[in-house]
Amino acid sequence: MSQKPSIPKGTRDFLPGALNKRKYIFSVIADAFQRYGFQGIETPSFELTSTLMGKYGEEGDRLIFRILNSGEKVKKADMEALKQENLAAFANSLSEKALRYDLTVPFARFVVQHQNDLTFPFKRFQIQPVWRADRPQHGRYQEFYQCDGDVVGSDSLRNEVELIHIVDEVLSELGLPGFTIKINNRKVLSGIAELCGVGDQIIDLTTALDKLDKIGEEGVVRELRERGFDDTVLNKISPLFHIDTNFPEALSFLTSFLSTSEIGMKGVEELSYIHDRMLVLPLTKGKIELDVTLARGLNYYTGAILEVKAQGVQMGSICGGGRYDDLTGLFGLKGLSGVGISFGADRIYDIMETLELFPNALDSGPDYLFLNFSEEEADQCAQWAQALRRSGKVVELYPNAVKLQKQMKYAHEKGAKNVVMYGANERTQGVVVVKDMRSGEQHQWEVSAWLSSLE
RNA sequence: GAGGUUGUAGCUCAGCUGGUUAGAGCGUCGGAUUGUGGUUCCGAAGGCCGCGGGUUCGAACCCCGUCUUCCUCCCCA
Repeated sequence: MSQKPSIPKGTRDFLPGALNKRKYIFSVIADAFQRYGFQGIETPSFELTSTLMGKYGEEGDRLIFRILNSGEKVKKADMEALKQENLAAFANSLSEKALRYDLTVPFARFVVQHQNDLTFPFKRFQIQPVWRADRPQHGRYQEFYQCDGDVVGSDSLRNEVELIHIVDEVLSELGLPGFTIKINNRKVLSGIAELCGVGDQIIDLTTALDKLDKIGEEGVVRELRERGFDDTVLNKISPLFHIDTNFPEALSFLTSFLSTSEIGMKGVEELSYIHDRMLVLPLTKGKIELDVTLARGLNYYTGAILEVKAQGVQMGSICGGGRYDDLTGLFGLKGLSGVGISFGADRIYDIMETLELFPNALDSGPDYLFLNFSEEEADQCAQWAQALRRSGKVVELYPNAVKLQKQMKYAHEKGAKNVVMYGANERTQGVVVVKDMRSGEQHQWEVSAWLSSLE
């Protein structure tokens, strides 16, 4: 008796049609990175647990898939820790490896490990799956692909500008009707926290602020109070609730708002620099906004923070990124600045599917399908098929000499453009019959005339 | 991790206050049509009613547990 097959929650199978579309997205992204001189790399799907743990904050650690020790290694289980209810230590003693949670931390490890083999600034892109033990939801999976591009070893803001242009090129080429690239700067957030006199609670302050567009001003105020911020702080930041996202206006507001904060002004300068470059080289389709409430990846971002949202669809961010000054420091290599972005291919896919943006050509079938009448004619067809493949055509020969109705149905469902018939009748006359599946018309050709018409 | 929700044929779903043999559409397969796809007609196969336990004379239906689905929160792509 067979049980119903299934796959773990938050994972997906990809049918041929869907896979074609996914590969199309990946290739557009990879091509764009390559045009800018980024080089592809790959890293293992699992890393040492110690490489990953502690890099994503407490929440992140909980979402890392761990790989259970096997064989003799199960003896390493720390039963003492279990008795003392030290679950974290117990868990660590059971697992030495874990599935990668993102591509950035493994990349930092990669850069430190191979620093002598790399030329800096090093520009790499990486398209691989990552795993998170998250609760699946709309547009959220436990296994999904990230498409990351990073530049390490250069603190020039031109890298930020370049990444913004790559995002713009990719999303424009994929045909998204509109998208907003939101940009902020960790230094601006630090300046705000400094002004409020709560520099050490910057994460509490800014992650509450980050929810402004979702829960509104009242919600943010309520949440800030719950987190213990008093009226002085609330009064200080209240002007931030109404900042125009228009870049020049937001900049001039921040210039006066943060004038007494040295670090804040540094952030404003950086944003201003990026904005000026955008005037020199404008975006194709993307709209750029300065959003001071944007506060993502604060565990490691130190400068620019980027997030991209598609317009006209209900969907979380489709790209995210930023600058991290000391990520490789965690692995012992100090003073190497990096900046990167990550495309959320799965979400981009969902949006393109919803808006029907995929090119029709992606799921077209073979150019020619030879029907199979008998072993003898099939041998002849196989030779013609091979010749056609050598000239770049996609060609199939139906494997069995079953009734034509079945073969025609196969051709139809496979999306074959042409069906070639060569049976006993054709063989005795020295002809082939070629049917155009779209129009339904079919023509009889002298074999030699047909072959030369294909050249 | 917290709260809610869902599960019946390959897919989408009916199934009454618990009552005999659980239905439909689509799809699949066969035939009408032994050399021609999409349409049409006829026929057939396909179900431990998510899984485990409980209540009951009797459970797809009620209760508990578990897994799964989707949603909100947390967090994130």
